[in-house]
Amino acid sequence: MLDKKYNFLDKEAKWQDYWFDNDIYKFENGSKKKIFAIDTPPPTANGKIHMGHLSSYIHIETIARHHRMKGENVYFPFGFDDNGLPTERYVEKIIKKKAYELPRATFINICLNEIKTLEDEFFDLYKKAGFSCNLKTHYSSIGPRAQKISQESFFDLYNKGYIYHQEAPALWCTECQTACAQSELEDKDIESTFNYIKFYISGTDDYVTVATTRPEMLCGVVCVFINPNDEKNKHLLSKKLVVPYFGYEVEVLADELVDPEKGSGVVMCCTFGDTTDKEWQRKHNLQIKKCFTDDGRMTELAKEFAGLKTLDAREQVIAKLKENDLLIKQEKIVHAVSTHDRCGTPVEIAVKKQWFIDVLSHKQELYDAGLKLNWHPKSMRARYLNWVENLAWNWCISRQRYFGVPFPVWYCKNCGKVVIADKKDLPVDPLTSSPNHPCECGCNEFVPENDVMDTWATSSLTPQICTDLVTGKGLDDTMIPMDLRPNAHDNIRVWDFYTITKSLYHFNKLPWTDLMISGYVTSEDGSKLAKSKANSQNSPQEIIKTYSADVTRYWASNLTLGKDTAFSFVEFENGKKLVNKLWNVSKFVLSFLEDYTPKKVNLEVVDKWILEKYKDLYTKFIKNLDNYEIALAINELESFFWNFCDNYVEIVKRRLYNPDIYGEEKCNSAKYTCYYILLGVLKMFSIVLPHITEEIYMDYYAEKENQKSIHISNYLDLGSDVDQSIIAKGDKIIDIVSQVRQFKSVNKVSLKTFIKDITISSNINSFIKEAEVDIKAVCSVNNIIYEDSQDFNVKIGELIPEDK
RNA sequence: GGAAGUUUAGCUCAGUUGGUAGAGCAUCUGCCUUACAAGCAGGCGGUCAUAGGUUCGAGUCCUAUAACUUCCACCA
Repeated sequence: MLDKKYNFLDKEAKWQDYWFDNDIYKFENGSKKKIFAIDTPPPTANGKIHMGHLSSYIHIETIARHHRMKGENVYFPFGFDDNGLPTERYVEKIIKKKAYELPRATFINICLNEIKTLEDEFFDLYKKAGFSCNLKTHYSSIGPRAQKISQESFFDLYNKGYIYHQEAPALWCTECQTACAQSELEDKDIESTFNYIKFYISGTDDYVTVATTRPEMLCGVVCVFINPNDEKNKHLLSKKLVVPYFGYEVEVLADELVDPEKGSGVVMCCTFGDTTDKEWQRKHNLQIKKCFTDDGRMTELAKEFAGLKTLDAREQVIAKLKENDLLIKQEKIVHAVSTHDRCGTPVEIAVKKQWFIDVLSHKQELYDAGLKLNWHPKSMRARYLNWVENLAWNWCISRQRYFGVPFPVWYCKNCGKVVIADKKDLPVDPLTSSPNHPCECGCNEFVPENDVMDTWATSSLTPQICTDLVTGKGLDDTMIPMDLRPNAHDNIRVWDFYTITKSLYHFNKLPWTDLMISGYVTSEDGSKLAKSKANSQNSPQEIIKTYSADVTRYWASNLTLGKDTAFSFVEFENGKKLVNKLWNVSKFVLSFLEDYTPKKVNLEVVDKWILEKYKDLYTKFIKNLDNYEIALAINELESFFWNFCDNYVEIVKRRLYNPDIYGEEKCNSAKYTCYYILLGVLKMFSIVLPHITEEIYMDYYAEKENQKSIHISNYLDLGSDVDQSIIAKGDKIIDIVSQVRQFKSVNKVSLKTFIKDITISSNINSFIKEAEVDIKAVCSVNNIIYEDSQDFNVKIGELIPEDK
């Protein structure tokens, strides 16, 4: 017997423990069932999770449950992306110290401790949200298994020639003091000043005007560019220009990239002020001048300004220019500047030896891979293709940081040759171990590689890391392609792109067949939810505690795939009503089925009608979910369910209450139908509302159906041969009932007020007559008169006053 | 500058292959109906952003325009 009221706080915790303790969602390794493998996004261990993350996970989770209910062997692994810069920054904020201020090992230990705390919190939240991933065997991207696979990946790609080690310009963050990748850039509008500066033509009193936002870089000018077709500046080509204040001379060169209309049409080029400078340096083989140190201070080149932070140097250089009458004018502008997404600092370009994965020479393959994948929604494919088309940098995978996977690399002290660890020895830490053989040159002394890998170098291997959790084979492709990669749209150019790259390079395979891309949840005013802004009121923990996991999941299931949606509590209210209704109708229906065992009987037409509608719904429901259309599937299920409650149950409850009046057979027909419709509906709802459906199922159905959880019981398939004519004719009966209700409502009387008679004109009178008992009962009509007619019409007779 | 998305009731959004505009919320009117007042029945409410085009017929297909959002490029 179900309780009078459903207490979600007790019940949800109870079932979460039950599922966990009984391994309900276990992946059946070795089973013959069709596998559905999900490349679950590992949350980053760098702060609080917010409703946006949660909604995205709920989508994944719902799809996982759907496939499990279809009888598939669902591989829904779980892990944390806890290595790398995000974690380091998080920890630096907590300990209020920079990583380099501590001994390397000490800092790493603090990181390990902090992620443990964070991960326990995540773990708890996932359990409370009713997630059906395998919480018992999760991976960690800093753990030894992931380290081994990352190093195996490095080893394989190095041997295949995809990875190279080179002194080359790389994007550099002076705040984090590490190289970073193109995908880590974020545009930010920054206020700046355009300075128009005099460059004197050598040996004359004439000057040309050069506009720059970065006058501090005057110390590192290598040449000046004009457009080859720029008539007004063409005469400069043979001349030399004097760099203002610093006084040295530079050549004037021509390049198509110069916009003659912008500023004065004359551009100063430094290595490296921005990406165009980098392009020019390579193309014209320009001298490399280093203006900045790694922490963003001026070098000796800047003479008296050496040691100053760039912004301070800028101010002082401008002052000197003014003093020497070299500054013509200044203009305030706002321009977009590339910043590091982890810290917001404008990135510089620095030349250092870095490890790169070559992506630029494989653009076409990477582009084609995007075409072969199934993107849900389809429009998200364009983002990927757009990104690949615009790639400008090879993927720099080395980071001058600490908390990451080390490169399995040493350098020979004598000849400088790169020595890679043996595959069988992986994972290794070059800082604490040495190669087990001397260098080819005979030298036995080595310098370890200090850098660690970019966090994406590991997380791009999640399909392989997940596969390894099952096979234990390390870098292995037995489960690849997986079926589904789910993530939000911000990760397309990062995680998706890198994962595709690695899978192609390692195995020449796509990592998965489908992608499901969720949108963002924005604040109620439309602004982006940020981890930093998460407050206790809208934290997932609080919301789940207030509204229940089921209702929170219901809210998320209503979000359209790929689309950003403003957070709103409205859907929470609807979810509460749905859960309440589910409870009440189950309580009611099951109260008639206590000692019932379903037996085939001659069905009444209204019962046939709802059963056909169920079959119709079922087909659509499966199809929508197979296409990741969760909201559509649930909406249709809901409207079926409310129809079931408000029309079907309302009609048959007279038969259920009064077998003595209507006969055992008619009563059994209703029981049979109620038994299966409720069972089928519970199973469909179970993918979104796993707790309440489990509570009802376990209370009544589990024993009869011989199952230990609704979640592994498979959907109820009553057949796909839908008889549309019964549905259409049955809908007419509902129409009659509805018209009678309207009549009573307009006349402001209670629905149980009796009516003397109604006259039905239709061409399906024989069908309607079969439901006469039900219609009379639900409408409180004493008599029904039939007239044959092609037009459907209902005429309602006199009301019988209640006091009679 | 390139690309994508959005624009439908007061609000939040559905609308699959073209065939009489849908839901929830809000609002209004009623109803204690042997599960549910956290309920039920019903009413009001829309030139489907704008302008053209294809079609017997367009919210849906085509073209242009506008507004908003996002991604990318630019960053001298």
